Amino acid sequence: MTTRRSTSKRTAPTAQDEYRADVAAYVAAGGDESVQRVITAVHGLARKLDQWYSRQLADLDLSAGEWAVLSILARSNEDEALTPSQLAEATSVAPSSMTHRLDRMAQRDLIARAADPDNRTRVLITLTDEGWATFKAAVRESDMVESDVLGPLSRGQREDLASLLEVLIAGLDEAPHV
Amino acid sequence: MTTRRSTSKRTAPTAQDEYRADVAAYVAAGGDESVQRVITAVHGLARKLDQWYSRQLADLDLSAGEWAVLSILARSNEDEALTPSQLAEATSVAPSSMTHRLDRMAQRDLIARAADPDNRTRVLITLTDEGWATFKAAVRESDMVESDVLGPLSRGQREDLASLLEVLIAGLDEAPHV
DNA sequence: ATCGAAAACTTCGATATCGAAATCTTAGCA
DNA sequence: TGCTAAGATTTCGATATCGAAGTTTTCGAT
Repeated sequence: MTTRRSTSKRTAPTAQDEYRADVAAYVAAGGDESVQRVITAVHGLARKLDQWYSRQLADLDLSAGEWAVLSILARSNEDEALTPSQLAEATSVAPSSMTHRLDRMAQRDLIARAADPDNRTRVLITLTDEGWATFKAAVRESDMVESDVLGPLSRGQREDLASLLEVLIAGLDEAPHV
Repeated sequence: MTTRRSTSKRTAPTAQDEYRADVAAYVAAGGDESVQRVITAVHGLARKLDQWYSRQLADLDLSAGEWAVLSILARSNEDEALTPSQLAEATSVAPSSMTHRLDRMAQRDLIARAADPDNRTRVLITLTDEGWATFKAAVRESDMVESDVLGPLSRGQREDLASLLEVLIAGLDEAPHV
C-alpha cells in the first residue's frame, strides 16, 4: 500500500491520493463508506476552490471574509439592505468582527452605512458602485477557475450532479441539528 | 419574486432559498449556470457542514484548525510522521501559526513532537493515544450529522453522486492553476 | 405615560494568525 | 576540509477575531 517515499522532493501527493486516504481513514474510524465518500469529496472540493479563490481575491485586495460580505450584499441588495448582525450571522463571524470588517470596507468605499429610518438601532449596509464593480470582477475571475474544475463533466453530468446536490441542500432545512 | 418580508421575526430564509438566490446572482453577474449550480451547492453544503462540525468539536474543546491537524495525522500516521511545515501546507495556514497550534495541542497531550533522526532540522509530529481517542470520538459524532445530511439519498444515488465528485477530484490534479 | 427588559451596534481586553526576520542544520562545491 | 546557499522551525511585531461589557433605542406591561 505504501506507494510513496516522501523523504525527498516527492512531497506532492495528488488530490486523488489524499481523497482516497481520507475516506479510508474515516471508514476505519467507524464512518459509513457511502457517507464518507460524498462528504470527503465535497470538503476536498470546497477546500481546493477556497485556495484558488483566496489567491484570486488577493489580486483584488480582498480577504475571503470581505468577499463573503460582498457576495451576500450583491445577491440581496435589490430588494432590501442588510444589517451588520445579519451579515455576521450569514458569514459565521462575531458581530464585533463584522464591525471592524465593515470599517475597513467602508474606508475603501466598497460598502456604505446608512441609518435605518424605521429603527434607529439598526444600521443598513449597501454596496457602492465600487463594491458592485469589484463583485463582478471577482465573479468573472472565479468563473474561469470553476469552469476548469467542471471541465471533465459533460453538460448532462453537470445537471445530474447539480440535481443530486440540490436534494441535499433542500434536506438541510429539515435537519434537526440547528 | 419577493417572497419574504424580513423586517420582523422572519429572519430565517431556508438553505434552499439562499442557494437559489446565490446561483441567480452569480449567473446574473456573468457566470455559467451549469457551473454555478454545482459550485454553489458544493460551497453551501461545505459551509453548513462546517457550522455543525465546529459546534460538535466545541464539545471536545477542539477548534476547526486543531481538528484538521488531528485528522491529517490520523490518516498518515501509520506509514510516516509529518512535519510542521507539511501540516501547515495541508491545512492552509502559515508555518508560524502551526508552531503555536502544535504548542497548544502538545500541552493538551494530543500530539507529540520528536526530533527527526535523519535530519535534525526537522520535527516529527505524531498522534498520542489521547489524540487518537479524540479523533475517533469526533468521527463518530460527525458521522451522525453526515448520515442525516445524506439521508434523502438512496444508496444508489450516493454512489452516483460520489462517482461524479470523484471525477472532479481526479481532475484537480490536472488543473493548471497551481 | 413610565419603567424595565430586550435588541443592535460598538468598544475593550485577550488570543490567534500572519509575514518577515532570526537561528540552526544540511547539502553542494571548490 | 571549509564555505556558501538552501531548508525547517521558531521568534517577533502587527493585525484580525472573539466574547463580554457598555451604550443607545425600541417594545411591552403596568
